[in-house]
Amino acid sequence: MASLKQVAELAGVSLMTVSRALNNPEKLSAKTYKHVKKAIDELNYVPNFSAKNIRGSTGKTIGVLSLGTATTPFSVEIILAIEKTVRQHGWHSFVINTFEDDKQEMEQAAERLLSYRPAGIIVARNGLKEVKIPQKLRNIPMVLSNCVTNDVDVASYIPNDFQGQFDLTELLVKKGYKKPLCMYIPEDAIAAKERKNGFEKAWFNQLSPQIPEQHFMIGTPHTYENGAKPLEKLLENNSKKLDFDIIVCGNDRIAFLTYQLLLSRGFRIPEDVAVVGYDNMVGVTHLFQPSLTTVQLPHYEMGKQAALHFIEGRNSIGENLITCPLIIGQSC
Amino acid sequence: MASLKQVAELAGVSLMTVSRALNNPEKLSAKTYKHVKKAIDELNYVPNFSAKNIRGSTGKTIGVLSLGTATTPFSVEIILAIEKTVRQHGWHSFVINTFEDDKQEMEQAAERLLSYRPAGIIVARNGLKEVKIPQKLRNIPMVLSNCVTNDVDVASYIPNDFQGQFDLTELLVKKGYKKPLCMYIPEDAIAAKERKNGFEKAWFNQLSPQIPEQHFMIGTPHTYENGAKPLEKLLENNSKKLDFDIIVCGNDRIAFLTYQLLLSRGFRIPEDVAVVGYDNMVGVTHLFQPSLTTVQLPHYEMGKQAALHFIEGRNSIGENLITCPLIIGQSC
DNA sequence: CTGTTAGCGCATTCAT
DNA sequence: ATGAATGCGCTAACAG
Repeated sequence: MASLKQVAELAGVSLMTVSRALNNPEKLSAKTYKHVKKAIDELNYVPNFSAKNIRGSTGKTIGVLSLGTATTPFSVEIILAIEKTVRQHGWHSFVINTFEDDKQEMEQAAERLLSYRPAGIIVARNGLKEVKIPQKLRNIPMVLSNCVTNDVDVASYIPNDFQGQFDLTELLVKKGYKKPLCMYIPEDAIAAKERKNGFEKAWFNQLSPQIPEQHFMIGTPHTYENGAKPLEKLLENNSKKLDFDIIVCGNDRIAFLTYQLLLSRGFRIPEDVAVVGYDNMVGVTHLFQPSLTTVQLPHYEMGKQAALHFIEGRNSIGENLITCPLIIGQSC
Repeated sequence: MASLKQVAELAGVSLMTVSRALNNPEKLSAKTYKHVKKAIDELNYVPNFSAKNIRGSTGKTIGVLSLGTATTPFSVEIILAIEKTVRQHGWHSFVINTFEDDKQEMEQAAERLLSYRPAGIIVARNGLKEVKIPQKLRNIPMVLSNCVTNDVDVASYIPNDFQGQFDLTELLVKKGYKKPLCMYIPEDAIAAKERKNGFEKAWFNQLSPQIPEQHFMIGTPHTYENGAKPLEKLLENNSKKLDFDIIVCGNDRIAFLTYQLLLSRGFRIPEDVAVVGYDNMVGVTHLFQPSLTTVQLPHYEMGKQAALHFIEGRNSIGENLITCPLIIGQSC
């Protein structure tokens, strides 16, 4: 690979002239620029990032600590958004993937992160959760994307789960549904509480008397393989007539299970019972038949805003709630 | 961030002693090592990657050009495997995500890749396909993961789709299925041909006479939203009795559409008709009810082998077929 | 407008 | 066993 020096030699000029041709072309006379440019193209010269970066770390590199991306790959969009955003502003980014439960891995990840001397670090997570920040990272400028922490005072960009569920529920009320069955995600999830509040706030506003007792239920944790179990039990008791007209699923995976369960028992969606989800999983949710009404987790926006936090030099601290847009389908 | 120099000053030794403490501790006396180590810990010193990399590029850094990851995020595993593998061997990697259809982006991606002066480049893709290699990258050592190319002579690590579909089909024959309905992925996909061959080879081996004419069909491209249309048409004509006992889906997304279609028409899986898929999409496939029998795309292994290609200094060229393991569920 | 000097953080080489 | 000198590719600061 060619270096500045080689380009300079080929062009018969000094190092600095080539450097300027690359970074401040306006400081060169038109003809020397043209001359140097020719040499650059001829040698296929590309600046050496490491060499640039070594000098006083210009502060245009962002390190990304990506946690648990493997288990739910729907959050790649966060990473993609970061990369695209920094690129647009002439910054750089690099990603370290790891898993939070492995403490040793976390330590190593922190070291690798620091070895790039980033101006700041974005900690991103596949699903909203509280994260522990490695000790070594606590002195570096940091911002959180799709996670929160108690270890340091930082800004975080997280989904507005309350608003998302609220908007969805308002739609349901407007459409005239009266008897909801809610299968929330596990209680310990941060999003669970917000969404539950969002639902109840929107629902009680209009329909406080009509809430059936069983409207509130909890799905099972982690893999969600048993996410529709509550529904299954209800169907066992009364397999013909449903005691609810709308099933509010804690996420699209629960909705996925719910669809199969309902369809296999001969219920039509939405004629016999409507279904809504949450997440809008890229690559999957658009395959629901009928198309699923759901709420989109703003992965892209969370990544973008986290990146802009550094690029624009924002100094804020605390939670920034990102709107979750409604995705309207045929399932309600 | 502390530098070698600062550590040296704190420890009252020269730069080199600190450098050796990090890279060749055995060359130091036990007591100076201990002394220096203390200073290193005290300052939370982490070596500067750029500074290391600047010197003659030791050749332990791999650049990854990841194509189209956003559209089907199931391939994160490739990236993860690469990162994990290089790390285990003391190498480094960095990833540039881009989209092949944007030619300008590809050029820029190539430049950014080169700016890190990698010892080699892995080109990875979300789905198996032929890729164009940017001109600037054609002189760098390269290996392909889940893609192939005609532009350069390189090694590629791709799924053995023939073997995968062959093994699956053998299982079906063994189980006694007689009348298959195949809904392949679009013909222009490389995998389509291999899988079709795999199916036919395994099926004709045993059951050549009994192949019904309609066993061969093609799904629709890209989003797969219409992937089960052929089945839908068949059901319109004859909605009561099925003329097939096993539906072979080109991938798990088609299988999901098929599930919904069958269940909504009152057919039971696998009692009335069995279903099998292909891909084993991480985070999704395990939610099928009943659990889906499918074939796993070896994303992790493709990434790992591509990384090892450089790490072990393999010199081979051409296609390396990675086994696709059978995932046996309750759907057949 | 262009060139020279110096130094970023580190490891290779050679000395002690 | 430890240190000093040198240079990797590049740019900020100064000189001309």
